[in-house]
Amino acid sequence: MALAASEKKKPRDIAEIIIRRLRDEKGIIDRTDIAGPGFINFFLKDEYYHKLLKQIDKEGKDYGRIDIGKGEKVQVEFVSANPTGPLHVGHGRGAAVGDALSNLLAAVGYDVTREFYINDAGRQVKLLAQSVYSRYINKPIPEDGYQGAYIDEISDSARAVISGIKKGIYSEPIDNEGAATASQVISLNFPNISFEESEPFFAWHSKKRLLEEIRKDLEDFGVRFDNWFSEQSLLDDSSVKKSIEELKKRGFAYEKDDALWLRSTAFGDDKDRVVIKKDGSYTYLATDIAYHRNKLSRGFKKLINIWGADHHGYIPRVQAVIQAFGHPKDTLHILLVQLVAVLRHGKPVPMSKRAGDFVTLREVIQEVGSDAARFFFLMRRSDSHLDFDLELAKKQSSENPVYYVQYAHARLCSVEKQAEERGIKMPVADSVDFGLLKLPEEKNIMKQLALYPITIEGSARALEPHRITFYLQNLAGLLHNYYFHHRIITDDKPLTDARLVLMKGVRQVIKNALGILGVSAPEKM
RNA sequence: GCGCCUGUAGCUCAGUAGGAUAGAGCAACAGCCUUCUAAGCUGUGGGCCGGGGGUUCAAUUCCCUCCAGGCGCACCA
Repeated sequence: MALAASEKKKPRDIAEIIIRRLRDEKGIIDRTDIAGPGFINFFLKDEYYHKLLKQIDKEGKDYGRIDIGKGEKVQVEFVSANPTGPLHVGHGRGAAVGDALSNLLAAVGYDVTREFYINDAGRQVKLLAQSVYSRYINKPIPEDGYQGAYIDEISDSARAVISGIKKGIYSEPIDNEGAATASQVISLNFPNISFEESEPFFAWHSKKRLLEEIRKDLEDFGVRFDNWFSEQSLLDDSSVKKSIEELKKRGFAYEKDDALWLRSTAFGDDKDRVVIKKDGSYTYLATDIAYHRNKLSRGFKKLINIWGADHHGYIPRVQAVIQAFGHPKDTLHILLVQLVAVLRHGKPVPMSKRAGDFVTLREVIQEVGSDAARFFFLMRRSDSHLDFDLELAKKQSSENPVYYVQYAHARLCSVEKQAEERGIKMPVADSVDFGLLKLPEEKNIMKQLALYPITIEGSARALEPHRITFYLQNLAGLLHNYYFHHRIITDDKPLTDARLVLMKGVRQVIKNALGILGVSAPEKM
């Protein structure tokens, strides 16, 4: 149809020519026909699907793995929360998306590094320290400080650490930075101490506590990072300074009005951006310049940043940074994750970090479980709005799609167990007569299994892991339907064998796909 | 004011390198458990794909415009 205009022929005639010239080298096409305005339908031979079942059986957990990445190094940076409070549901969504995407890219042959950028420099950490300090000396938290029970907890633990250090029984392992802080603590006269004097201690302690908590939350959510990258380290090792020097050399940084600017307009940004302020301090962009330069220097061919959608205005300047360092714009992909609206009993839960009133990732994991939470976060395109109803996600019922899929897997495990108990061994795929699988339902299932690698590939290319949740729901639907209407274990041995291998394939694919999402595939429910 | 995202069934959302009769889940209604797990299955109803224009043989998909919602527009992070 696309050729009709240029070829000046009717679409149906062109279709006929294509079919006539078609060479089926692998001999997998059964027949073709021309439909509607000029579509060509290909019907594949049953043998194609039979081979597929053998392939799935043989490849097992590797079925669906392909190699479009060719071992290329990719970095996925996600969550990257300020260590100024516990992770909330929005971070959870970013974590689920980032982790699933990393799994996905690894499955298609990329060498993936997961990284958490710790925003541990600047004003936010100072505010955190100030908030904890205020609680420590029993004064009200400054208006723009952080509120919430966790501030009290950190303040209490600070108290314990101080007295521990004073008594010389500091039990926690102290890192280099902490050792310095410990000697500082001894020299200070707690609790009658000014914030200025004690800021290094409170900043260190608060940051440490929160990072531990963040790390634990993520681990309980099944997310592990290969690298935790500290923003502060870029200042400490003068990377920021060097990066800015390099930009100057390259002609993309200049001085104006006593400030230093990035010439981001050279790459399509609305205006140039300040890197060093009039007062000599750095903007957030300065560390980001150094950070992205660092990423590039580590040899990543592709960088993926997962950001909250509220940061979208920041995209052009970071893209500009990439280009200013001489790399193509599409080296960096920025995925926006819409913030999550949390509902409880259908009513929105107000979220404000400052007021300390927000639903944490931990609460969500505890309430609905890691599997349900991850699946929910991955059910929609990451840049679409997500309503997360805690009561709904908690329900262990059909309203909860994750159970629908997991149940399909558990059911099949149960069938295999049942077969085993009846003394039927799982047949060898090569010795099975798949020609016995004649039911339309069986054909549909085989087609869906054949679609799995394509789904993975498309999902990876588009950086859209949510497609896998849809695939899974479809496959589980076909399975449940088939299971209800037909028996797998029958008196007919050859048929039973064929069906067992088919079911094993379904189970394998469900397991593989859930694995990419980071959701468990239970054998019993 | 400028920019980005979103608008598809009652609800929550898939579907776009333009293509056949637009899909799923939930909710609603009516049914199905002596049989491998009923966290399941079957059936029914439900849509001017936000409005209007344009390009095209063909538009949910591309362009323009308007409306509605969200988010950005710092020498904050």
